Amino acid sequence: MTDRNGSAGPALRVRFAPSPTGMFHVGGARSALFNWALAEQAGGRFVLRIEDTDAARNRPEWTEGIISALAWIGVNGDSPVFEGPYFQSAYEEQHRAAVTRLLAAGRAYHCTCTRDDVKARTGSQHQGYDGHCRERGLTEGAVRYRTPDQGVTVVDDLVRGRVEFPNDAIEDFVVARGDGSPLFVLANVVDDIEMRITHVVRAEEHLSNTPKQQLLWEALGVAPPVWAHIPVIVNEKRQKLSKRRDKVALESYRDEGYLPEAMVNYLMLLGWGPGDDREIMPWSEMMPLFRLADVNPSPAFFDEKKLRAFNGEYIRALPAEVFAARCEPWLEPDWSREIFARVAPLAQTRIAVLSEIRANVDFLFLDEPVFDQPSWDKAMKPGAEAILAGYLARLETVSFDPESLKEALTEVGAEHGLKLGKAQAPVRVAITGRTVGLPLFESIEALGRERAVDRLRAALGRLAAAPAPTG
RNA sequence: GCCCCCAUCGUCUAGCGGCCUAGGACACCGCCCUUUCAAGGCGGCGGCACGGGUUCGAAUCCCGUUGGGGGCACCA
Repeated sequence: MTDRNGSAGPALRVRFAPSPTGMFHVGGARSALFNWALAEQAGGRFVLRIEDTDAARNRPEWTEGIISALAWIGVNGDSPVFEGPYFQSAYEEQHRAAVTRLLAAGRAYHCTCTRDDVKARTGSQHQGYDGHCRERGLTEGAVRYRTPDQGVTVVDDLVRGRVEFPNDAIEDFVVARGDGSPLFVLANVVDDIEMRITHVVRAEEHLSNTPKQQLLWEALGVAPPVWAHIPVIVNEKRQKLSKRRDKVALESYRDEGYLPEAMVNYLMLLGWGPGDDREIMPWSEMMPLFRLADVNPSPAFFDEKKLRAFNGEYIRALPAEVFAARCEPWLEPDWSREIFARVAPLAQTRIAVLSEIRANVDFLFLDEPVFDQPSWDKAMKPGAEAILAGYLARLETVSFDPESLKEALTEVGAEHGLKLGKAQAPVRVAITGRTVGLPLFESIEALGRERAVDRLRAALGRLAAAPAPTG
């Protein structure tokens, strides 16, 4: 019996096989998550294999980046489900042995043709290899796998169903270079066999390679794994997310203050849904619900707006103390944590990513607020001076609590025919430097009487130096 | 050029032949609440790409068209 994931039970082994050639990609993160869900729910294993065989493009720090990014989204060695990391470069001996076996069995042959040779014979660079060296009995050169000339290779894919590839369209592909070093298509298969992988769940871009790999599995005498090709993630122009033009690094989202739980939740929803009308759902509930057969085969757009909305939801759901603690990386060491803790709950409903915390609270800790010029111009209209002066006078004696502070401003506003909504604008800018922000009176309270008074004076001074344009 | 995949609101999706006058979420637009901004509440806008079949009945099945996308290295 197999279930809807094509699993035969507890022996399920999936793998995630990134190559360390750059920042860790959100698409990779989603693939990892899908695999992780499968492994966890089946009590199987998630094998991390670093495909580091392209020495020219690999850098050790990228490997570290992959491991820490995976850990950030909860995929790490703390779980018994996790296995590895293994490094593909450590398996070269097995790869070479496989090439030798293929050669010995007559499933592969040596070839000395160059690209140009093939092109010259076929007249096209898109024709593929023409089989020129098939029967030449060469003993050196690159090694090509002898693909069937007729019939079709059928890939059974859990997401896409039955996919047929005409064999005459599958060229005799190279499995090892002229110097004997194995190529990805071969190494990948040998490693999967070696690591007893039962399910290969990866991005759709690998679908075209799959018939070749399946042929290799069979030639090596092993039944192919269950295949599942999940859709690629695309940008607003519906192209595959690219490291060059799109914001794809998981690290950059982490550094902006996206919560891993929100990222995980959002990523899982790209190409899959729990089936009911719920979207915000913790991993613990989502994981057991995940089914490969339910994965939507069409590409999904990575919508940062929606991610932000999710992140906001997760931020708001945090207990106040936890929220304050999570903001820590975005605060300066010398900012008073006591004062911050008082205003943090006010900021919690106002930010969607943690990095935004700074602009909400910095005025409390700086000698003078960072004045946003447009805000200043907008708030310091004629009449602002009178409000500022009037409120300044009261600030020196008023009882220093939000309610009293509010009453005082309401009265000052009334004296000048302004409602509180209008009257608070110049005061807010004088105090915080901005036109929008945390509730004003709580902010003033947290600032303290002395500093609040200083700020109103300073603002009045600025106004005197550069009066608001009349009219 | 060749091979392959895909196609429900702008976006992510629910739907797997009748429960659909197509549901939810994000975005957007109103209203309420309100010291700004958020948050919250209420409401609105908006979609089965097109054409043929199959069927008593199709968003759901089949074929075609169109439109997107992915892959075609002695890279991974």
